[in-house]
Amino acid sequence: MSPKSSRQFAAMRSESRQKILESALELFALKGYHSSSMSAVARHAGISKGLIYNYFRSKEELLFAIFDYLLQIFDALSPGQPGSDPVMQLRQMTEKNFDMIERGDKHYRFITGIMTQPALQDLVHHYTGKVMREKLRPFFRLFAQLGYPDPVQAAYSYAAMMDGIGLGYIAMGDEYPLGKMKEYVLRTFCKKQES
Amino acid sequence: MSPKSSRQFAAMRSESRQKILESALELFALKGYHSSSMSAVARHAGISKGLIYNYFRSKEELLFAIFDYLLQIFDALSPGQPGSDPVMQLRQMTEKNFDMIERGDKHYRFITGIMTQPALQDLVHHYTGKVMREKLRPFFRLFAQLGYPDPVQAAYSYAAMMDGIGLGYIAMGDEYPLGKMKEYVLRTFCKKQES
Amino acid sequence: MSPKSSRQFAAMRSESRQKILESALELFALKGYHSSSMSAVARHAGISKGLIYNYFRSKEELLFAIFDYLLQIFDALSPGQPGSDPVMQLRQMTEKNFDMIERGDKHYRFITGIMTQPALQDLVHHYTGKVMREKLRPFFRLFAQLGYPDPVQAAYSYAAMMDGIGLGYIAMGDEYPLGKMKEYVLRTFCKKQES
Amino acid sequence: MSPKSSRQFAAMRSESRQKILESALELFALKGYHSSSMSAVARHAGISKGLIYNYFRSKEELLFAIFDYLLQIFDALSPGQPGSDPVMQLRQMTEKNFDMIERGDKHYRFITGIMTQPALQDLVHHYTGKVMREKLRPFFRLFAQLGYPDPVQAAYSYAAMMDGIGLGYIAMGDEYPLGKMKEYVLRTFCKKQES
DNA sequence: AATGAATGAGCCTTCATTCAT
DNA sequence: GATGAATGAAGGCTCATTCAT
Repeated sequence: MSPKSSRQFAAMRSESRQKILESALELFALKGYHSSSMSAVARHAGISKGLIYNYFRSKEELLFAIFDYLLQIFDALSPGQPGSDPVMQLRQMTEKNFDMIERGDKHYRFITGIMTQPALQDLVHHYTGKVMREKLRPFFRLFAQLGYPDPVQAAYSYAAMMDGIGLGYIAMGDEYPLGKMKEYVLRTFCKKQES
Repeated sequence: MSPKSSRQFAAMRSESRQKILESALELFALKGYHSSSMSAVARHAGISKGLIYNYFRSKEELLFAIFDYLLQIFDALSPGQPGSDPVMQLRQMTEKNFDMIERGDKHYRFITGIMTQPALQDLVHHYTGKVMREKLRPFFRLFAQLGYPDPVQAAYSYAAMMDGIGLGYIAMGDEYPLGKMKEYVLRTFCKKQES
Repeated sequence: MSPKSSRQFAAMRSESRQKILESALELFALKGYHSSSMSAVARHAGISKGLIYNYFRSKEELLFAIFDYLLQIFDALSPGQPGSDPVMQLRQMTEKNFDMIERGDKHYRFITGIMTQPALQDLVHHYTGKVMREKLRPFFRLFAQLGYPDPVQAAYSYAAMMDGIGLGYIAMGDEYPLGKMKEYVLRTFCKKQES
Repeated sequence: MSPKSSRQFAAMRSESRQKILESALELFALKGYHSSSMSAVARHAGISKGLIYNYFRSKEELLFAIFDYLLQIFDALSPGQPGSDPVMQLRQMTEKNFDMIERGDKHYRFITGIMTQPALQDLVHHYTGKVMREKLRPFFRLFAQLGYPDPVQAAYSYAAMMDGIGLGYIAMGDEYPLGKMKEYVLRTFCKKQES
């Protein structure tokens, strides 16, 4: 009677949509938005070109959907064990961040690649702002716990430092003193504040 | 100032070439490389499409030439009065840098926009490295003069902080606490180091 | 009424088939054949895309089926009361026709829209001929009853005039003197012929 | 000095534009607007696809330009010898019109094919109105000269009749009594009106 | 040196059609 | 009968590049 259970359809849809999102995220991160054709996205996802348009109205909307997806991912990324020592948490998150920079993590590259494109800036401004705030949020609490007199300022400084290091690494490659910078960040930011 | 000038300036004697370079730099900074067609570059420069190809073999080579041009500009940009107080110099350069960030300076936007494009990274890696080193160079000396134990490290940190702030401002717009960040940078980096 | 009915109605027993035909007729009339996608037809009919292909092998065959359907409709449209005054009948049919023109009747628009499409003309020529003859038929009798010496000629002239008026109204919109044309037609064609 | 005289360029432009207009008019008339791809237009004109966009911003604008072109053509088509006998003029124009109908004249087919397309009607309404008025204009004078009490009404009726005959011929093909209709029109409209 | 008409590959997108369930 | 996910050919349009002058 029922031609194909609606649950089946929902599952198919969900799976395909997910596959497209992840493939596109990866490809955009790897080649950039403008250099990744919809055909290439389809090929990379192992599906047909037309199917993408079953889920996303346009390349732009696909881009937005990826941002939404990223925000979910970041949300789910718990900032270390909330209960544990804040110094430890901060150090762990810093280590992880440096690891992402060094590995050329796709989420990281995706955002940097999109956000700095003048042609896209206005379109994604809404999302990049959200992403930045999302990334910043856990650090407000952490720097407060560490006794920083102005934890918001500290969080912004920490984030700027991390982003700048990422940019430097992109610009200079292995010539960039990533190891020394990590030590510097750990030494400068990841400690209790006194007085 | 530098020995390479004569050779390079020779390559650019032509007024048209110069005009194309500047127009393209401006347009690429404003709209991005991929969103600026060669026609648009020609229009913006007030010359014909074909003329560009008299001076540059391709869009890519035009891009490279702009980087060469930028390096000369940066070269010519003397870092304040070399003789004066290093603290003063550093403060002045910091102020100028923040000003560029806030104004969306075209040289700044150009480099950020190109360098973070995955599809272009490999192509321009050679140049971005040079640019970074060029930007870094005066700070080695300055931080040494300020008595920093590891002036190279300090220069990298300072540069990373500045770049990160620029990125943050791009991402969040006027929501970003640019003023507080400037104070922070001035307070943290632009002072004599003791003991 | 007509002997072919039983066979043709049998082919259309299914409620879905009927719904598709009517929806497609309406949509084709409203948006045109080429601008109405099969998806749009399905949506407009409230059924699934695939179901259309259960009843019609292709978009073209759907078009043909609509013509068949139209012919049935026209067949069922009795030309006024056959017994009554022929002048009255002709006047009534003329009024009705002008009403259809003014309202942009869907049957009318459908046929005009399809028939004048060069790409479709060869395909539907068979049907448009039938439709024309069908529309013409009652007028042969009427003009004969009115005493026209050449009722066939009169019917063709009347039909041409009506079709031309319809076209004029399409081309010029409300600027077209529809009212005056109606009076003209009533005055010129809808009267007894003497001598 | 001058790279290519601007007059040369103007000539090239004019020639190409003209070639495209005529080819597109012919193709649209032959295959219909929606069934003629821009590639096909280019092929038919013997030029490259991209060149069309050097002269027309879009397929739609090409369509509009064709209408403008048609209006020029119609304007240049003088309605017989203005000085001669009005009956003669009307007969000549009628003969010519029937000839166009029978030959499937491209100007005629183009307009009919476009004007009755629901998807295009709104777009070209402005032009079809103009075309109709342009076609109508000479007949106002002629029917006045023939002594018709309401020459405007007569012109509209004549035009409607001619258009309806054209439509009938399209619908029924050679089965349509074109010859008899011509005689009818000549007999009915192309004569002096008395009393 | 300079022009801009001309080319054609490639992009985003649409849509008739198929098919597993 | 019925569904809608999936396909891929084809369409409109852009743009880096070439070339005759």
